[in-house]
Amino acid sequence: MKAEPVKNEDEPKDKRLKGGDAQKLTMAEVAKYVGVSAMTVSRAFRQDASVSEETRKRIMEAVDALGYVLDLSAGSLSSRRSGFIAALVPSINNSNFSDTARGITDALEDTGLQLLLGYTDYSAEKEEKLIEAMLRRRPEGIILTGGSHTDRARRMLDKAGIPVVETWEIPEEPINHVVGFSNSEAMSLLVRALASQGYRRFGYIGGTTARDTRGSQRRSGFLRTVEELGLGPGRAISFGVPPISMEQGGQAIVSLLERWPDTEVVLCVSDLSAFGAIMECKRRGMRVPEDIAIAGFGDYEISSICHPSITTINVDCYGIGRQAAARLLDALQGSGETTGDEITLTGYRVVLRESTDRSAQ
Amino acid sequence: MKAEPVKNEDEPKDKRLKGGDAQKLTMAEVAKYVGVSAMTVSRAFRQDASVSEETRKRIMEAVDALGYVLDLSAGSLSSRRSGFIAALVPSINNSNFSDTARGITDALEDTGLQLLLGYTDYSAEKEEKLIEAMLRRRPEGIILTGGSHTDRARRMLDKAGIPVVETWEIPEEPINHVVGFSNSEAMSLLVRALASQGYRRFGYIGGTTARDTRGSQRRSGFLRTVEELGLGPGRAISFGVPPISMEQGGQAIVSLLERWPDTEVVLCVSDLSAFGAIMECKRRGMRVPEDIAIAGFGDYEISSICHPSITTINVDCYGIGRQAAARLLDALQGSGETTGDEITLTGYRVVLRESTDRSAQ
DNA sequence: TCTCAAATTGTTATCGATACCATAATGCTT
DNA sequence: AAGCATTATGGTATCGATAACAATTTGAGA
Repeated sequence: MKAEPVKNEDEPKDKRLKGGDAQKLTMAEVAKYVGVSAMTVSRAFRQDASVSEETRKRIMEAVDALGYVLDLSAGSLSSRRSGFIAALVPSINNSNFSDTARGITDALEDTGLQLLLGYTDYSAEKEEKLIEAMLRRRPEGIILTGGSHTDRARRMLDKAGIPVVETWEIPEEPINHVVGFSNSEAMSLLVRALASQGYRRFGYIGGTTARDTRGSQRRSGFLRTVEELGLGPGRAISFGVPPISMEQGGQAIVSLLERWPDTEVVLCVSDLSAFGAIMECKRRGMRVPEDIAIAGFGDYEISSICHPSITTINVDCYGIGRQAAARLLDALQGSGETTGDEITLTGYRVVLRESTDRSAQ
Repeated sequence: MKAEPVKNEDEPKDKRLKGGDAQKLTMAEVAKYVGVSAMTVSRAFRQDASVSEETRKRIMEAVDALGYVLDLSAGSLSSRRSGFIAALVPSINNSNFSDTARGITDALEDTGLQLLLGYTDYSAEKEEKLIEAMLRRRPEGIILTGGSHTDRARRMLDKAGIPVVETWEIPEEPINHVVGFSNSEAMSLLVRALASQGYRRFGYIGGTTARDTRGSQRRSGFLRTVEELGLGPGRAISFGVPPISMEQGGQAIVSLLERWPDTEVVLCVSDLSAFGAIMECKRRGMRVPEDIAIAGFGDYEISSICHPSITTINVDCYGIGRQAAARLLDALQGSGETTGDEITLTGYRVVLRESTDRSAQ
């Protein structure tokens, strides 16, 4: 029987090219250095634990002197708490969603929870893969965008037994918690607001694919409302795959106006395409809103700055993130008291700006 | 065999408050179910391991049937490989940086490595905290933005003994790897390009704080080059704390033109402030570039779409991310062969557009 | 002074997967 | 047929922290 099957001390060969002394420092070594047990060191790292102030101080000094950094992967294994929250957004380049991500991060500050962020690129398949990758890290909760998931994704989430928050829309079959709003209703509100200003011939830019459910909902909200108001069939144009870029917004409005030249106002699936559309119009010498009025969705920073400023729907992106995280924290700390499956509706409002200013016409 | 595509589990569901049966399923149970050892199941999950195809298939079927999800926190503890790469960016709302984040994520795909993303809000203190939080997860490598770090941050990174990549600039004292470019030189190039078009009276918008080192470098590149070209002292305006928003760009140009009304061309620290400046000018009835030429930095999507389109410096944001990740992967797999501490220079180029079109004047 | 509860610290057994080594089975060579 | 490399699989000891429980000290009240 071999007494020494393990290499006790890894010889500092050229294992690490980098400078630092890369010996692994453990809690036990810190403990020995201070003259306490590892358990006491562990306790010193958590604020609730009972360690005398004097001992904690000595431990922390040692931690500092030795340069010890807590190892959470070990900790989470034994405590069975990963300290992770997972969040999936369609895109991190879209500032609406990165605002939501920021809201989540901010809400998580000082909770000891860390955000694992992934982007699905508007694909349910990619979402499924990401969900699995995330679950392998055993997150304590997960925040999703939208309510459209593959069956396997649903099964995995169900099995995981962790709180789930779906955001940014109201799913038909919520998994668990929801923090969102009706994209269809929001777009409807915008149509009504513009109709009440006297606009009659409405156009729409934005596709209807399974990839972007929120976009589809906005579109259907548009079509339904135009119909309801008796303003004939809405004139809707699809262009490219979601998310529609600024450039595609420009191309789309050209098509739309070629097909229906007498259109008075065009609503876009997002401010980005609205911006592209407006700029294309200006480039072609058309005046906005005098010749054509254009509105967007999402109230991106660009829309208030742009000249003309862009009429839009303001959505509380950051708040969605904060509230989603808050729901999760609640579910985690609330010891199961809170009834799950509640829907938190977030607000939105029409922001009328120059791009649809009727008085200019 | 059940034929029902049920959406809930077939077991009584009032077991826990949440849907799924949340009993923890371990590899050992999967192994028992299949009739092999846990070790074999573990091997079946890695592609390189030697497991007969037949066994692997049986295992994977069992995994599927039982709904087992690998637990990486346990795995990384014993394998001493976390599977994490950490990356810190100043802001996730800035699309330049989110492009970089996307580049990193894409480069990491299929490597089995996962990205831990954090944003520092342009603060070295926040960066220090984040570095510690990240190191607690024992990332195998870390990507930072910029070269300005606190001493403690440097010490922690050194001690961690993992490859570090600093991006987006060329630090004076690189920690390890660098993937970036000289912001000062890039801005200088833009100044020269515009000077060669005949512009003489140059203005600049963008502060010089320690918070945004890239911004400071651009500013000093501007001032230095204007000086070198014998174009008198540059007229530079600071406004607000970094990152300068679109709105602040608008306010800044007003100040600048009040102070130096004869300015011919204004360079901005980023396209965002340039856009804000242009829109403010248009709002005030000034023509761009006829009355005032304006240029930005970063080649955001907005700049090619905007009317007038915005002259800028194109930086390969996405490529910076990809290359940074590639350097890390290289350092990790390269078995220490590669010499560390190399600097990878990324490209940039002047993109002349309408906003500085001299022929329009 | 003694008792009991609270505060503080220590000991031991995990958490769940994987490294490492051993072993069994298979195939190919001479 | 023996020899040996190769492939497939199992057994055991960790990885590093923490939960759970035990032990010790301290202080207040009887």
